[in-house]
Amino acid sequence: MRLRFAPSPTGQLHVGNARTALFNWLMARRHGGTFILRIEDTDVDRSTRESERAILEDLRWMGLEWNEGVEVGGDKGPYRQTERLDLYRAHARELIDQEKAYYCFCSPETLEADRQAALEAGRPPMYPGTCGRIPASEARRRVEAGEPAVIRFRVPKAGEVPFTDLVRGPIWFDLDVIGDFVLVRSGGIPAYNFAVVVDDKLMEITHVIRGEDHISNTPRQVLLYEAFGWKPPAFAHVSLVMGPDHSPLSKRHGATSVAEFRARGYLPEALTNYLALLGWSPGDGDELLPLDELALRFRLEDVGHSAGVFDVEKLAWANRHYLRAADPGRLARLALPYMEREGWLSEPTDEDLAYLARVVPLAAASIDRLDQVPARLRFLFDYSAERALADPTIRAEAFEPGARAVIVALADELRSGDRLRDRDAFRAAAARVRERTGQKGKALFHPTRLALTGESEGVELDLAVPALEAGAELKPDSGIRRIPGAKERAAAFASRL
RNA sequence: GCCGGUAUCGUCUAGGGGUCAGGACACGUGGUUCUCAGCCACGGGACCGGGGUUCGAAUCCCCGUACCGGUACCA
Repeated sequence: MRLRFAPSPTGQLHVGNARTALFNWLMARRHGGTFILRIEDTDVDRSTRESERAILEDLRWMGLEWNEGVEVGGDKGPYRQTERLDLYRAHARELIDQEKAYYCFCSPETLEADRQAALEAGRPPMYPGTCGRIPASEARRRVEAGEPAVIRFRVPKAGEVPFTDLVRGPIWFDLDVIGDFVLVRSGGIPAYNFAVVVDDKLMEITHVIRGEDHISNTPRQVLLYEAFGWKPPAFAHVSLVMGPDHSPLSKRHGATSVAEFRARGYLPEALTNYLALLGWSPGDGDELLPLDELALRFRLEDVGHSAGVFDVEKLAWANRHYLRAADPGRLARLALPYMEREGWLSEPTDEDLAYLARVVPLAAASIDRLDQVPARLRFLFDYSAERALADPTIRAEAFEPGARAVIVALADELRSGDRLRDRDAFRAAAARVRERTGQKGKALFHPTRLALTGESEGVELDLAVPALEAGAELKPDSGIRRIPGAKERAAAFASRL
């Protein structure tokens, strides 16, 4: 079984295309097949190497490695269409020689006029076949004389083209709605329908899984397979991805590309998991399935027929799940850029990284995305009693007599004691404050939170306090901005009451 | 216009001639004796419309409607 993903390098990898790539990859994985990456860059005006590079990077980030194709090679290459021009030329010649295709000299203006006329007459607009009646010898003369021409396929005049779609079942198209379409453009660059057929055949693709926008291209391609005497691959068309308003997902809906989701701090396993669930279901209730588990269960028959609305909330849910399951060291590494952006650290030492690996998971337990790490960890790296008390709400809470007593007692308690290095030490200190003030529960902990973190909500104090104490003990060569300890914080806060 | 595809809670879906139409995300309420998140419990919420076939239709058939795609020298 050989499958391929064949993006056009004309922009970022869209989540809809990423999903198509994923389905191809899963299918190959499931059946021990080969996954091939081909670049369809025949739109030379819009294709760029930069886009190609970005798409490859996104695919790798998602974990969708390919066995054959661009950058990895293989014996069915080259894998970039603009490097296969001679192949298309030879195959076009073959069809010309058999008069299954012909040169067309019609000007774009004539074509457009015909199209309009057909539209107004209520007929399907399609090429009338004018140049198909030019004798081959004359056509050849004109081409050799340098007259610009495209090569068109001579579509049989009557009948129908049936094909079986692996997700939708049998589909038919009447031939009388298909005009003689262009195989090779006047510049010698092949048109999509021709290039795909030649490539899929030569690369021995057995299953074509692609977006449903290609469903009406399929009969044209089947016709070409027949003209060459080739057996068509199996086709499977998956539905498109929509925005919340049920229109095609676009920038105005927010993030649409894999790169954007990565930049916001979604984990690749969350994206692939979510994308697989969009239009596919394992049947039982299981939904949280990492990539290899998906590969074990994926079946084309279980792919839905209808378009799916991209739901960021559900993606976030999956991301939260994987964020909590992720390795601490990996989390720290991934969160680094967001914290560097805040100016909290630079050139971290090994000790710093170990500290971050301890602290980032605390944040990861309650956020949707990695770009929310700074907000969650600000209490560590950017504590300021003065700024906290400038907030009217916090100020009011801190000045409430009971709260104020707690904070003053806390500062006093911490002045002479040891660092609160673990949960028990913190709880013991809190218990002593409780005894001195008679405050307990919320009345005890909330003021404590205010004084020690400068915030009214955040990480559990049991964890936050030991974390900040550990931060205060980082060595002088640390790349992390200095973190004040609990004693210091309580004193600073209390002195302003 | 023509051709093709699609239609179950707001969203993703399971199911499919007789079911209390199930699950997940989101939402609401309560609990978890600091907060947010999480977790637990409970709750509201769907078979596009109209005909037909049938004892019985969400399920099968027909006709509509809506949405999506195509109708390119773009893929």
